[in-house]
Amino acid sequence: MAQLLAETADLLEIGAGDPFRIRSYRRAAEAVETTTIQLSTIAGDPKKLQEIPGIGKGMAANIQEIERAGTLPLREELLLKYKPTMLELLRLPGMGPKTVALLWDALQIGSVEELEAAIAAGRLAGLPRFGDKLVEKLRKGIEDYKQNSGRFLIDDAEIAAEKLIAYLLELPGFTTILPAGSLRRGRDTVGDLDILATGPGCAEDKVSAAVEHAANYPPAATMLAKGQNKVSFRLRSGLQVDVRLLPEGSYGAALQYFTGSKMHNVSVRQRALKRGYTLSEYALARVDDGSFVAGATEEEIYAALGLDWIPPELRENNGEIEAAEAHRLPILIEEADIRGDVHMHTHATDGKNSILEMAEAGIARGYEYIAITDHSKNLAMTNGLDDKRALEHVKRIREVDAELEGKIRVFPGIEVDILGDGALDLSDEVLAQMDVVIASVHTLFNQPEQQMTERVLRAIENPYVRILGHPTGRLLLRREPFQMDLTAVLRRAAVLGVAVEHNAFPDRLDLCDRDLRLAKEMGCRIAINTDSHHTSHLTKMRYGIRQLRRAWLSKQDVLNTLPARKFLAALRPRPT
DNA sequence: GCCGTTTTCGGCCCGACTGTTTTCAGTCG
Repeated sequence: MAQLLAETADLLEIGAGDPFRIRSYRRAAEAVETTTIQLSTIAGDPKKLQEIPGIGKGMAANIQEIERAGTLPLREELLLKYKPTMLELLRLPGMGPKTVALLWDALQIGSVEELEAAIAAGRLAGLPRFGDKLVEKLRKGIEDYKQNSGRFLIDDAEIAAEKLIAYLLELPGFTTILPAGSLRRGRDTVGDLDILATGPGCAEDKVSAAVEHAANYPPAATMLAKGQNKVSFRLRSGLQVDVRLLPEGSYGAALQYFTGSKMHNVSVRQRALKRGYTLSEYALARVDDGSFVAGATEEEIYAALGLDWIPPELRENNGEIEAAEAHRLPILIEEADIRGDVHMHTHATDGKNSILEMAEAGIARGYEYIAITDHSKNLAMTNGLDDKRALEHVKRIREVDAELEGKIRVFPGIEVDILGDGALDLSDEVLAQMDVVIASVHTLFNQPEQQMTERVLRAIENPYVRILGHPTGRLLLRREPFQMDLTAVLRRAAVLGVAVEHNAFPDRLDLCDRDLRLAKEMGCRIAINTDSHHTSHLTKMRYGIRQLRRAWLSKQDVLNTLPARKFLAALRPRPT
């Protein structure tokens, strides 16, 4: 529902519709996405629908129509005028609704493929605003887009996996059901979903009932294959799902095989051969007589090969096999190690909840502390705080902190913007009142490399800056490659004692295990934060933790595993 | 298209930056 509303907003924007009407559709999409109310249960009641902020008379009717017909008349109407593939064009960096409309009007370009061809043929020359730089930017954007299209963000895949597993478990007879593949390895994106199930109900004489059950999964949109012990289908989102039902004796071998990665498996199999074994998805067996050695669990397979069990996140053939042999695998950080989340927003700026609500969400997660770090004034769109409002906000945060004494600590903080000359947009006097000052690179993303590096380096020289915000990775979609001399910045941050933030939002993860390893090498202290704009966003921490695990990080490498008092003491000391 | 109210319609988050211009449109957060 949210997607249909958001797409309608995009199409209206390409058609240069009323910007306020467009915003209404965006707001409604957001409201539908974040509401905790099960919309299908109140879809028949327009009054109830209109109680949701952002949903009025018109949107209530739209929601009812989507619920009834699965689509939206306005969207259908717009799609007669514009092609659905134009929505993909909007995902390219530097591409907005005006440019999409221009390409369509002038050259009938309505898809990424058509744009690619037009660039190759030099057909864009002469179009207003299309100089060499913009064309090159789009060319690179297309290259990037093609690498990631057809893949799904890990959180979407995980939610789909959890729902499917809950459904499968309704049939008795399963003992273990796990996702394998890149989801289990904690990659940023997954191509398809591999679900592996076992238990007495998967034994040879009983498996057909389990196959039927899996094939009857209601959200399955297209059935692709139904075999003896495997069911494949595609969900409405386009995500392909393979469910494999395995006898208990070979479950570990299958899990190992389907978890991958390919390179890891090649190495493990070579190692098996050297020892006179052969490893397949069914079992580890002797080469000479084919007799069974191991297969029920991954642990027994790795052990038979002289290896400690290797966490899936490390299975990339990056030295994990050698480390497992030497019993030197790191003890990876876990979600339970995190004691605080020190980057979040409230409705003072662009967050959706109050200070108290965010704090209560922190308590519910068992945190010992959080920091409220709303935006500063430069981010005008979010109603960012100026000096005066920032001080008032600090006062309110301290009041909530006092109110919740004994339950959680609430630190006052700010996510402060770096201006064009490397200065910060709030005064030092105000920053001095904050426990957590995050200087964020988020508005510098589109700048030339050297300029961006200089600005960030200058910004962290400000003695009140304690955390550098968002320097690792980059947004997965609609984002140019990261343009900053990260090595230079991390080296300076380490010297200054400025902690480096890793952002735990799933759509912001890409290549950041590489960046995180670099940060560790440089001696940086790392904090992992969700940048939550809603109480529900606090759960996103799990995806960031996976990222840290992929970078081989332990609890000791991460700052916010410390208890509250030690955490503050571990931050860069403030000038007295 | 939503909201709040003045109950009938006006207001709705805005500033920096880039690449193209030669004064600004478009994108971004």
